[in-house]
Amino acid sequence: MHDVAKESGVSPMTVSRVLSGRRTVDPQMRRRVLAAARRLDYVPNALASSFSRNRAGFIGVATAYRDLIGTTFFREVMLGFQSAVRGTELDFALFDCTSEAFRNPKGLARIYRQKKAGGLLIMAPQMEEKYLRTLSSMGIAFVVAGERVTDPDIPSVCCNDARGIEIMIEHLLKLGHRRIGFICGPSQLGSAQRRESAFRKCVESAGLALPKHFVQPGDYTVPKAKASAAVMLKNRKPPTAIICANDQTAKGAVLAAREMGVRVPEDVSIGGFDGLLSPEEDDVSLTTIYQPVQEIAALAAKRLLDLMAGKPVRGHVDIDVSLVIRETTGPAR
Amino acid sequence: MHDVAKESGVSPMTVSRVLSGRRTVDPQMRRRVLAAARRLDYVPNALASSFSRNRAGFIGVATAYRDLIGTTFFREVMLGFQSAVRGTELDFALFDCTSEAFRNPKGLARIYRQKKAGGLLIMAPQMEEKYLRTLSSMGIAFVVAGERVTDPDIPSVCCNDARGIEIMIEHLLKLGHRRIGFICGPSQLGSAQRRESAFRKCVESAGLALPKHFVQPGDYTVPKAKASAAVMLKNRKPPTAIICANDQTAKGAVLAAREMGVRVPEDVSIGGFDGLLSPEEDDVSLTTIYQPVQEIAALAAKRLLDLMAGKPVRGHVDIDVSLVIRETTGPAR
DNA sequence: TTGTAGGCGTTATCAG
DNA sequence: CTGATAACGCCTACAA
Repeated sequence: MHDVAKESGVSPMTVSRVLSGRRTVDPQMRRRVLAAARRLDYVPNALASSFSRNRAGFIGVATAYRDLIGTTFFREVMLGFQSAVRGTELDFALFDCTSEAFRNPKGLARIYRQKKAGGLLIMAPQMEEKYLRTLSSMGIAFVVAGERVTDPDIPSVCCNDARGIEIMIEHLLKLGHRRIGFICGPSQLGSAQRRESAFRKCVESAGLALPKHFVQPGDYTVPKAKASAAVMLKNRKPPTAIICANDQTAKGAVLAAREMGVRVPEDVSIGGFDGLLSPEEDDVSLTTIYQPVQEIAALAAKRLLDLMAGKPVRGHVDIDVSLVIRETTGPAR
Repeated sequence: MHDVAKESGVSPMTVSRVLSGRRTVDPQMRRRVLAAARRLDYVPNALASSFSRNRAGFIGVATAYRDLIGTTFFREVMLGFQSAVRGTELDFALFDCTSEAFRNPKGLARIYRQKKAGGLLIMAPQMEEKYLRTLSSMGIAFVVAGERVTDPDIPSVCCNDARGIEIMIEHLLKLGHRRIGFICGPSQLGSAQRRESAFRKCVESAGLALPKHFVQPGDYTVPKAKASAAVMLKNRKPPTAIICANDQTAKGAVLAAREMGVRVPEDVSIGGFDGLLSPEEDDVSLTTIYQPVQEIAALAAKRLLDLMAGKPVRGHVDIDVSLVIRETTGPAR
């Protein structure tokens, strides 16, 4: 930097100001400095900058590594983060949060306190609020993405799960279905809980019957869903429609129906949730509730950026979902 | 740190040595320092440390973002990296390399020169060697994962694609197949090139006929593979077996066959490559060549760690693949 | 708008 | 094995 200063005949401070671009500098000087920097092939030392400003140039993405990476959901989230962070000088660091970190607030806190990250984007489908409150009380800048946190002090962004289920049920009611079943997600996940309770509520307010076998367990995976769907369909009073807690589950239900010779949607309608499966890739063209994951992630990242910039950011934001009608739902028999 | 030093009655330097753990310290002092650090709830400042050592505590993962993220392959790679880096003080930073960075060596070089990363793990299926050589000549510490680089100065790790194809062909020959077709991958990818040329070589040395329609284009996706498989199977002289450049392609081929009423494996055997699709999730139980992606990634990361530690690391390393026999291959008709 | 002075927290170096 | 000293390169704060 000093060299650039000498080369362009100004003080190092001016060079700093030009290159960090966060202060007004005389345009002519700016040009001179930029030219000199280019001539000398000068690259600012991000380490020194971070050190001096006492803030890392990273946004830490904290997530349960194993489970999420490699899912389309994760991909969309990352692309959303990316779009929000683009143009910033910030980068992502994906932290290994498999084990410790998500059990003990200190794990994540350390990442922050060590200044390895200037802020945290947390994707923690099953993280306890108490944990988050601890984190919050430590003065850590973070936003939760893909989960709904009720504590108004903790900013979070996710889709409106309840509304999604509502829309799906409306769709099925319009098609004449009165016997609607549900395959749940893993009960420890917030999204699964919200979807199931929304289902129960809607069914009740629509005045539909809900025999016990109409609600089956699931874990957001195909194999488990196949088993659960089979149970429902083999019953002598099967539902005419099954809403599934996510698309993997719906895929499993469709495969189970196919294997049993039950036609979809003629004999049974099947609705999914997420909208991230590609019909082209997956041999299953699901009617589903689409949640704009990229949008959710981008907003979460944007809110984090605001937070890091000192702006006040509070509370939960719901993002709207929408119904995508494809080939697995049709009129009730 | 000074506080910890005072608290434990030693010099800051000793504290530094204890906490960074890279120098021998009297065990008694070590205990004293550790105790004091805990009492004061001291967390070392990673920023200052990086600055002082002039080296970032990050390994940069540089990859064509959009295409890879969210694939099982990517997941396995990250898990592999993780296992190698575990126990180190290092973290990953996943860099946005969609656009610029992979066209111009300066893009990646900047990441390194800015000290945002102490080393780079590059997943670049279609990166030109010239580019890599430039990077190398800039003195950047990097290892290429999942691609084979011929330049001996550039360390890389990937699976032995040619051997995989060879094994698959041996398997099919044993089953009595003499009419074997191939669906290619995207021609710009090294892996696709290697797999195709290995196929051609093996077919030739086995003395098999290879009519033109036995080799069809593909792009590692299901839809394209479906089309290509259909072309082959509709021909009046179809192959009795089709080797596919990857599992997605094989999945497409299986789906195409199913749709045409061609039985797999009774009428046609189909072999994949990668071994990352789960038969449980995917409704297709492929015979395939398994490449241990985690192992590949872990070795790449380990080599990078060595490189960063100043050890000499050179050349390409091939990792063995293996045949996984499932349900899509059988005796030739 | 520009320049000067000083300090950020750690570690390399070298002497003891 | 331990301690003193200096330096890393940038930025904040203040002065001009």
